Amino acid sequence: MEQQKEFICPFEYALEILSGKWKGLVLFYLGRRGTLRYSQLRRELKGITQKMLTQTLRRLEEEGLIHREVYPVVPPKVEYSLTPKGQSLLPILDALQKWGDEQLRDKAESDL
Amino acid sequence: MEQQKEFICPFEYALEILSGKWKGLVLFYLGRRGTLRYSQLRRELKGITQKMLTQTLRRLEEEGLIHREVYPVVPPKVEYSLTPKGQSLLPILDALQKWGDEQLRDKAESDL
DNA sequence: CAGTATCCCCCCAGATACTG
DNA sequence: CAGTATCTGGGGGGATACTG
Repeated sequence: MEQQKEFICPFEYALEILSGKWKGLVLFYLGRRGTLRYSQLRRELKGITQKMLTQTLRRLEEEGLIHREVYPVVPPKVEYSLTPKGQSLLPILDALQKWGDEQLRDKAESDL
Repeated sequence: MEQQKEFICPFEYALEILSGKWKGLVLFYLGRRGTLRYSQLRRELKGITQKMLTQTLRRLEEEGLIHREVYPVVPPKVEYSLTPKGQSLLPILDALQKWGDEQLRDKAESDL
């Protein structure tokens, strides 16, 4: 069990959730596509290694943002989905995506 | 001049903006307090070193999120403020802060 | 299919000292 | 006051190989 840091500042806590190269993206894709299997996530997140995907999923699970459902079948099947806590972040992630989109558009225009 | 990465995904771009330990916090404080001097930011962001503060400010400036105003006086006076682009991020930062606050409350309750 | 297990590099971040 | 300059480590992140 990883020991959880104690956060006093709610904003720092929120930033910590999205920190790292992949956590935000995993949440984003799970939000848009709903439940996804490990291999589906790996295809979606182009360029991610197995190690990073597993590590990212484990951390998000520890923080209660995603749910991991293991089906005892052969071959193995594991599905990931957002918890209510994870879903409560979705509006913010969408807002971030929109904001990024606008900025990239503006930048593209000014590059003409 | 740092060379800018080319971003295709707007969400990745947005995440990059907030990446690192301090960038989000600097934006957050500048948003809440308005224009701040270097030394004021240093007091506000408890625990930040001069090196990290300067580095963080430079990167935010390069990305067009903050404005740096230098007054040619002795002793030196430098003020930082959000650009329109930086201000457009404020609602999202506030939302993140609210979200973090709710999560920490829930956690505190469940710890009883 | 869904992961572990290693090895390794880079650079973020901190500590400390110095300066116009 | 508002910064540089330098050194250092820790871990984030990648590549590769292996497994129940």
